[in-house]
Amino acid sequence: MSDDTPYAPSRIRALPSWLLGRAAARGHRLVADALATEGMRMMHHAVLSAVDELGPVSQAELGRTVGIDPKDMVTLVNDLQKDGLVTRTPDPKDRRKNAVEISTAGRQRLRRTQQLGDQANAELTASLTPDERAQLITLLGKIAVPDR
Amino acid sequence: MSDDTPYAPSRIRALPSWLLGRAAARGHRLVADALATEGMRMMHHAVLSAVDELGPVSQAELGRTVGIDPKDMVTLVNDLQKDGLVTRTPDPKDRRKNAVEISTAGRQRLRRTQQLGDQANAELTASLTPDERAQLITLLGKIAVPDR
DNA sequence: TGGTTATCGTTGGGGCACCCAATGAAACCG
DNA sequence: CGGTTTCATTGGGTGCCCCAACGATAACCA
Repeated sequence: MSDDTPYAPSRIRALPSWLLGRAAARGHRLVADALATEGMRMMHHAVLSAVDELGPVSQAELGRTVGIDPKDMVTLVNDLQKDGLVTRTPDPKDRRKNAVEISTAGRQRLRRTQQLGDQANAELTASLTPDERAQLITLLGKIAVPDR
Repeated sequence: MSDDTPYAPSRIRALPSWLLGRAAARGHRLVADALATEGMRMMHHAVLSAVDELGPVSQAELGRTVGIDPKDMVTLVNDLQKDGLVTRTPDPKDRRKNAVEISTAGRQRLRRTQQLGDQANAELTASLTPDERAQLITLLGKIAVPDR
């Protein structure tokens, strides 16, 4: 069911960059569709998850950790705050910063979105054995790091 | 070298979908920058390469093969035609179709962009052994095929 | 044969991830 | 203290991906 396709008369398809783009697009589609049932997008979930793990944290640090532009972080936190999933309070220690913290509702939402994300990723890697999945994660980890 | 990084206190980073997005973004950046020196983008190169391999071909079939929306294909072929890299002639057999064919200039351009693409992919996978690179390509091939 | 159905190129519109520059306020540091 | 840096925010921009519609043409089929 996977080897009879008139697949591709194209040199392009052997390039990691091309395959990565395709695989990423499919992964994004799966995860986005899953998270949409909770009214969230990938970035929302990523930020919410980071806030949960980091505790009260500034937007700038969030951006650095998750790899999101400060500009987009503003919008993201706005959305999360509007839905009551995180709180944004001025940091008394440093009045430039916002202390972003997850709320109870945020924790509940996070539990569901994590499950949805895991399911979507399971579907994404459904054609892989557990070993292969682990290999893929390791390999991707090596090339995904732009560094800094 | 991989376990001391203040890496990420984030569950997200272990998800294939997230890693794929990150790796794809880096790959896209590398390839796009390389192709930009020839005034082309990834899609241009992909289409040009497909035209070269498929011979005279309709835009619809090109779109199906490379996985590009017909709408975007119009723009892409417009660009390539404007630069004299492909010819677009009405198909006498089927007057709905355009027969897209690569030109001599297109072949020359393609040779350069292929080299640039290969270099960028080499840089992308620089931290991988040849074996690992082959593994990655195999694994990606398994999950990249979404649908059609 | 004639009517329906499907395909092709094209136009129009939209969403999302990613990225850069600039600004005022505040903190840091020598 | 004065210069530099950081922070949140605003503004703008690009590239890839997807959907809907339409006139022209071809294929299908009853």
